[in-house]
Amino acid sequence: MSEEFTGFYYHQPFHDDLRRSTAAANFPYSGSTDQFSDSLQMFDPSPHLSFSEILHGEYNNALSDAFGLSPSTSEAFSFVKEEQVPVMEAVGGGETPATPNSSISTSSTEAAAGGEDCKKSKTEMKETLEDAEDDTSKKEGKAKKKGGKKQKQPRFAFMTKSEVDHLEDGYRWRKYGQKAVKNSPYPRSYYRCTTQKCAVKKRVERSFQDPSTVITTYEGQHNHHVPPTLRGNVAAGMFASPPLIPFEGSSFPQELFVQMPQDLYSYGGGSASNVYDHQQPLGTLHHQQFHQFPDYGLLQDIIPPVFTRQEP
DNA sequence: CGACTTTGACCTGCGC
DNA sequence: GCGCAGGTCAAAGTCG
Ligand SMILES: [Zn+2]
Repeated sequence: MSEEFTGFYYHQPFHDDLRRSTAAANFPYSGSTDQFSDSLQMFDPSPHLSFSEILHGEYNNALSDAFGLSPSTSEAFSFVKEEQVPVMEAVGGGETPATPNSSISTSSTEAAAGGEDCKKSKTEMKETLEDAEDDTSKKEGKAKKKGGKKQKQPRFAFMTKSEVDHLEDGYRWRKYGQKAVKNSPYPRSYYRCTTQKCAVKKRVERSFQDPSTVITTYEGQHNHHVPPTLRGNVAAGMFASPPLIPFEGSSFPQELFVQMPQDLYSYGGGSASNVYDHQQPLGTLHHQQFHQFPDYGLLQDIIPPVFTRQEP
């Protein structure tokens, strides 16, 4: 289960201490807590990068360019704690009032989710940059044949404190499966973007020790705009995230921390650029010693202070 | 009636 | 090779 690499999106609009404690409290995942503390301490908050951007793959560019990470092999993990506080209708609007608002967050590692059972030391997986080719052989029939290599797309994990599973993120999803998760009393649901031509998938599950926390993992990037019906509804652009601080842990190749202040949620609209188009070569991979991000200057350079992206 | 959820079967990778 | 666990399919059911 443990994946190759997990990035963390650290969302903590409040205080440092809180952030730290929250993280600790929220991460019972035994085993890899060591590097966690370290990472957290060195975490350095920064500017903003819209959530939309991330979802649209902008983050890929940023990451890759800035840290030389491979979009195909990296996974971002963020923790967004949405409290049921009657905050402004930042996200409320719409059909599902269930969508929470305020957020606090923490980082987490899905890789260490093993916990107590048979958590064997994960062997460091070798990251091979897979080609951008999306030879998606449609598995129409039942007997799926030759799948060859499983195409693993970049994944973004978000931990959201919410009572409801169905978090609105601006897109339409169709549930296509549900499975029980080992070591967890809560099931995991599988969703797929209903828009045809869009193969984005989403995985939702509750934290095994924090029933109020929902872990949403996005896979792939949307190549279309947000459905008008849901436009300006929720998270379409409510999150913003700053730069990332790459970090090398004991077990993990690297970890990224990002802060996503939801204060400035501005709808970025749908930037449906083909991320697949700009598949940047990670030539800087061997130079991953930028622990201390100079500033978001770099990112800023790559991406406007605040998602200023627009559709061509 | 269309869009979506439910649910068990099925497929596949991986460890033993 | 077998069994487990994660992931997916698709038929049937539900909802608006
Ligand atoms: Zn989509």
